[in-house]
Amino acid sequence: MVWKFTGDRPVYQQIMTLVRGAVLRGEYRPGEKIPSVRELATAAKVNPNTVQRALSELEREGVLISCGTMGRTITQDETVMSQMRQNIETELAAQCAEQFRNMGIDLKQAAELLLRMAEEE
Amino acid sequence: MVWKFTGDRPVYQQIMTLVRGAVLRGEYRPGEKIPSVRELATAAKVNPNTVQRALSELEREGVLISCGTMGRTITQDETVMSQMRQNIETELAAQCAEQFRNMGIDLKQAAELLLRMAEEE
Amino acid sequence: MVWKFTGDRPVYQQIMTLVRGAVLRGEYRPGEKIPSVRELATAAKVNPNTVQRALSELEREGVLISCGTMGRTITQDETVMSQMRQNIETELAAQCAEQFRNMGIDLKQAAELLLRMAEEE
Amino acid sequence: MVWKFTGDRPVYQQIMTLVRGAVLRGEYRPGEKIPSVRELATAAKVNPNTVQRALSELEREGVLISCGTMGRTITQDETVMSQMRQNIETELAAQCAEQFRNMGIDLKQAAELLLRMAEEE
DNA sequence: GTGGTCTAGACCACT
DNA sequence: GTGGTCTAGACCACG
Repeated sequence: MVWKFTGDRPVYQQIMTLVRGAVLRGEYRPGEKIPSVRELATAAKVNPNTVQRALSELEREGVLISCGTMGRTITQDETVMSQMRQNIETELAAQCAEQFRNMGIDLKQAAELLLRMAEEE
Repeated sequence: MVWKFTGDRPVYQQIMTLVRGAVLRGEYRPGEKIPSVRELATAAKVNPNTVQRALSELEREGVLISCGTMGRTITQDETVMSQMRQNIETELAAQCAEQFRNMGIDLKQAAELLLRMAEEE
Repeated sequence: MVWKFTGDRPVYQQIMTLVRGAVLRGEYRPGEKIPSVRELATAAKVNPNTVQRALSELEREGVLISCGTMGRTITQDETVMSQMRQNIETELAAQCAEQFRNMGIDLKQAAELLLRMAEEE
Repeated sequence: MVWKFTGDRPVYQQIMTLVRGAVLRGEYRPGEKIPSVRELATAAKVNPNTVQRALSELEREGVLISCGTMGRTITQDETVMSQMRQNIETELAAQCAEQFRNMGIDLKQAAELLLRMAEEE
């Protein structure tokens, strides 16, 4: 996991994105325990409160499950997971689409570019 | 044109991107005069020197042509234009691809998402 | 019996309330012996002196009868019992009434809510 | 508005309850602006961050509407308001019911006590 | 050791 | 002046 932040969005939101990514990539698996607030804060060189807020929000979303004093685990609820995956897909796609449009690039052409990159791998 | 900057990259580079976008979108047309450094600086609420640097770099790339004391115009050189277009395409595609991969999303699926968005328009 | 205390009132008063509740619910019956100060203190994870004070006060009220070295029993005096019952009823009702009023809820409506809950049981 | 807190629940939750109460009592009216975070914090002798959290949560519930840098107002959405009113009614009723039951008092009798208090007013 | 809450004080963007 | 975010450091309850 790469901990690097930009100044254009709240850090706690960027942490949320990073964690969601780790889950979707399968780096953190459903039912698995994630590192403690303090560990993450140390790794990210960020105040524990900031991590705390990020994880609380993810809990509210149902992505993380609080085990009280036993830490937090990734949800095993398939509904929540696919919901999140879908949200992120559309959100990301919309972001990219806007960037392409801003550069006057047709979305069909953009899609082809991505396909070509997919084949090159 | 929307002038808004984030703190994670030098402002002059962000201005370059904005101008390139305006050219590619056809907002600025080949051979056309672009606003003066001062006008742009005022509009962007930025120090004129910053705009100056951005435009100089674009000149070096051949995108802008200096007309001495008569301001700057967009190049009419097709080679330069298509070069820039291609650079931006691949750069943007690479960026998006990385984001999708970070979220564990297959590039082929990402391409489909963009296609779907293209059709919805 | 659930032993849990809040920080907003003296613990000995909270113990008194708990004991009174146990009597009124019929958990402790008139004439019956109640557990020793030490037993209660252990169960409640509280200093024996605190329990001692609570029980002394209840003795003063006539709810508990000291049997000297033989422990304490619940009073069999019907007058005392009904007196206590009535005190608690009005006190509790007043407390609830204030809360409802604080939330802008009419007492008649509140009474109906309680009735509905009574029927649901 | 009386600002007094007990140690048995988070202060920010108690603030939420107080604000909700003020709304339901009609002390704050729909569409009306509420005092700023800093004003409330001063009045309640509490850290601004604590008030901030309470108001943010109420915003999330839809009770408060953020007007950006123009402060916050009470929602005018009837649905949200009646929803909140109902939640509080049932919650409060449940709390009272438990207390009465703990004291071995029948809920029907409790309802009568409240009715009597209603008539006395 | 865990999460959760609170305080104190700072900085930012917006208008 | 407003809300929003972040840091630093402290305390608590729970096992």
